[in-house]
Amino acid sequence: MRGTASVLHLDLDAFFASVEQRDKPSLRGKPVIVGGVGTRGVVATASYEARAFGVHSAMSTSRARRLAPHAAYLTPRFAAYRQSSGIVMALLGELSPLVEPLSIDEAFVDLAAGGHPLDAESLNALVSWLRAEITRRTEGLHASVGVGSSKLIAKLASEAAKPNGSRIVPPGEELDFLAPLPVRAIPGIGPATADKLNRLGLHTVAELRSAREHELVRELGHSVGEGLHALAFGRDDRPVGPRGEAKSISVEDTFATDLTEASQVSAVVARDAELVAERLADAGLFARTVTLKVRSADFTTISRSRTLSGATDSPERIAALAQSLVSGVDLRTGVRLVGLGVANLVQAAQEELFAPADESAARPVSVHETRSVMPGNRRGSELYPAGIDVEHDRWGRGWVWGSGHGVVTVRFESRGSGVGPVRSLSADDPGLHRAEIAAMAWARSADPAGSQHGPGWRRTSGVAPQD
DNA sequence: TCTGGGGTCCTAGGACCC
DNA sequence: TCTGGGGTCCTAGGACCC
Repeated sequence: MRGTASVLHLDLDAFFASVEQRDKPSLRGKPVIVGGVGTRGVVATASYEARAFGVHSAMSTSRARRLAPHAAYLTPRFAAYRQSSGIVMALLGELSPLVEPLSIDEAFVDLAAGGHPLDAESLNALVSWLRAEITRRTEGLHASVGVGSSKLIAKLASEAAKPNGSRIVPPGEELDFLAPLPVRAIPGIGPATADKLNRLGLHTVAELRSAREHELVRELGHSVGEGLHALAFGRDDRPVGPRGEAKSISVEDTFATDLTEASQVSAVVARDAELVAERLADAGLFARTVTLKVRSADFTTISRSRTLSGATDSPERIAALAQSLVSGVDLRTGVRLVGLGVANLVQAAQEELFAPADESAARPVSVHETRSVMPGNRRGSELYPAGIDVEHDRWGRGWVWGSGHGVVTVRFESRGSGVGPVRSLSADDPGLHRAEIAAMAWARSADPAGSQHGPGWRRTSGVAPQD
């Protein structure tokens, strides 16, 4: 814990859903749900209008449809989210050389390293400017911001500020701020740990403080027990710093209907090996460990892994290893999910001199075979999933409202257009195409002059962003 | 309520080595 | 010949995060 409130945490409100509402004028003010739209999908983000119906992240889409049948259900457009995320992260980089992105929509910023004055008045001005600047540069997104003397306090402060607000916890007030929060609010305490604590009669952070450290360690293990005891008293010295190198790369697919044939599993594994190998190659990395993950119809999940003495990025080698792992798994109950991952990543290949002979070679797989086991939310509406951007030679830009039975329904509107009309078109209408995400003024701008227009909080000491 | 996909970290047991 | 302990790596599973 620092003596000053110099850690800032920023969180974009209902991020995926907000991007959709920004880019689809007819959805503004309406319930919007972004996630897997298939029968086995889950909600990634619900707009605040959808949350009013009880819909929330991680809920199954089928349940969401019962709660909010008239909401818009959209497939994620990650390219659009990355575009806006990039604008926000770049702005944070102007505030401090120490920025730690936690995910696509969240980051910590070390304000001390940015040389900012940290008195209450200056912090308020900085946070107000930052939030307004985010809305301006992203053309309408909102962020919640928390500031405190540690990562824990900053994160919980931004949580308390949601939506579209800010909260600064002054130094000295940390313990009072934490005391009434439920233990579940502490990052790292999930459902399982919260249950254990509740059974011990510990429901709030204040109650957690009454537990002895060795009791928490006995119940929760060394790492969680000690960490939790410290956090309950606001003790948190974790530095803000950039993320390290990736430690694993993985791909997984849940199928619309369970697979029952080993050949189907093999086909998926072969395709996944190519995807993983491609991402390894893009990152210039090589892997020593290959892990296969199989989830059965009854949701029991197993993993099988194997570590090589050398490292590889060869799709054939990864596929062969994965196939050898498949052969050791009982597939008879039906396979709901197949995943393939690599770990023990290194910068240089160091292939083994002799590959073991007991691995079955990767079986060649026909395109037809792979298609038949494509994940559920891509069948039927494979070309035009709900929510994606399209362009029509005659009607202009729009987005897919729904599709099926050879018909695509499109609303022809875009970010700046106002609410546009809906038209149903044939899926093979020659004038209809998928479109790239729309450009954004700030992302295009080579010289972000806006960063020069800060208010009176300008940095007072020399740590400048990269320029 | 029938439960995604991409990650990280921790634990525990066994192998192996010194 | 028998026994012990510590460190490291691997594997499997689980909790957690967004």
